[in-house]
Amino acid sequence: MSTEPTAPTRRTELLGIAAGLFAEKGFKNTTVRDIAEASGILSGSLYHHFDSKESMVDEILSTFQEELFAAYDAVLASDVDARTKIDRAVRLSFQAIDQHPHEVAIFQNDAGYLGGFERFGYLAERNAQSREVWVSLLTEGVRSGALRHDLDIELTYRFIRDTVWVAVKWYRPGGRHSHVEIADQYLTILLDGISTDPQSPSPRERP
Amino acid sequence: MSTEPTAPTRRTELLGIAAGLFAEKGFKNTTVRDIAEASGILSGSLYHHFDSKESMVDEILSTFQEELFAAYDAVLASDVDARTKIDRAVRLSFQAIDQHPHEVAIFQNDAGYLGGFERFGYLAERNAQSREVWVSLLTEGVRSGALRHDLDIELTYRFIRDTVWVAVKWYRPGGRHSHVEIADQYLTILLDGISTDPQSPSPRERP
DNA sequence: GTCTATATTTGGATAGAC
DNA sequence: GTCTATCCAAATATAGAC
Repeated sequence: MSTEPTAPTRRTELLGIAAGLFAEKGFKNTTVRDIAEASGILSGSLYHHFDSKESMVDEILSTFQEELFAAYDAVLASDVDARTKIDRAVRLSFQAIDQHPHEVAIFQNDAGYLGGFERFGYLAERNAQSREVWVSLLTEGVRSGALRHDLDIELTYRFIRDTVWVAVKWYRPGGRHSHVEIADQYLTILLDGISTDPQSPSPRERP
Repeated sequence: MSTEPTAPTRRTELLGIAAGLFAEKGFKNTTVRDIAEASGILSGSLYHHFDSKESMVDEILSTFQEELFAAYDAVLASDVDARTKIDRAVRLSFQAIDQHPHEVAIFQNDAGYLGGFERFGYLAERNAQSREVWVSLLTEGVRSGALRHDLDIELTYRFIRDTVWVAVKWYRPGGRHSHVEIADQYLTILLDGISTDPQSPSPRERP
């Protein structure tokens, strides 16, 4: 009994190809014929593996999210201070973009539309779960004094969530910057800002 | 000869309805029948006003972008320091989200797909233009000493661009926060960060 | 597991009456 | 400016042979 990455089955191989197309062109703009052609087979053959186009995205997204949220849970449960947890959660996210760019892109672009169907109700649940993770991290950060006391937690959560994931729009694995470098830069901006000068009327605390 | 806002023609009224649907569900997920129904007419009647569904988004996007970039140009040309220009450009963007949420959403969600067609080549041009605006502002900011000298300009540009526009996903005109408040919060985070503590190994300059 | 052939549905678009 | 009626293309999905 081993947990090593097994050789990709035909099924997972096809899912990977579909994910690439969904990510690139969007779910609705990708036809089953596109997927079949990219896989070197005909559209009818796809239905030997999957019920429908919908069930393909479904499997792509749910598999990815399971993995992702397990990782967040591990960060939340870890025994380090709030700032370190935030650091890790951010790095984890950029790492996810690096390792699963297609899945992240599909979620970013199509979750809004797909979420409208019962079948994809779990997308909204996962969204709520993500909010809980970040709000609790930020709240802990403010309480412990690591973060500015005047932060609007809700607003800051949205900024972080969106600004991290939106990087999937331009980040390319193997490109000029590694995901670690990007996380470094992002954390620097997020924590310290881009300015040399502290704001004149800033209510910033320095002990 | 007046430039006052004229009463909406039937044409602009229909475009507004279409924009709302495109923004909410995506261009491809919105059918001509959807637009017609929301307008209280039948699908065939739409073709009295427009050539095609494509020409509808085209008009929505190009009209908006013309207005937006005129505003950016005004900021660029204004006679103030770099930091103030950046401040104004950011505020301008949040204001655009406030005043044209549908147009911004459509651009965010569908520009990637639409940009693949010749007809929408101007989307890529506008993107390049936007990059020039921000890169020149940031470069000026670093040179003048207002911004940290170790900034990766290209990366910072992408962060700002994406993080500003992505707000359209959750911002609701007339909601809990005004676009001005959101711009305030965002600029504080962008310029000064969310941390109380300056980073230990941060190469931050303070004269 | 893939192909051939085809059923079925959906959606963009048109023509002409009112 | 809208409706009725309809065409046509595209796309999802199915059935059975190989």
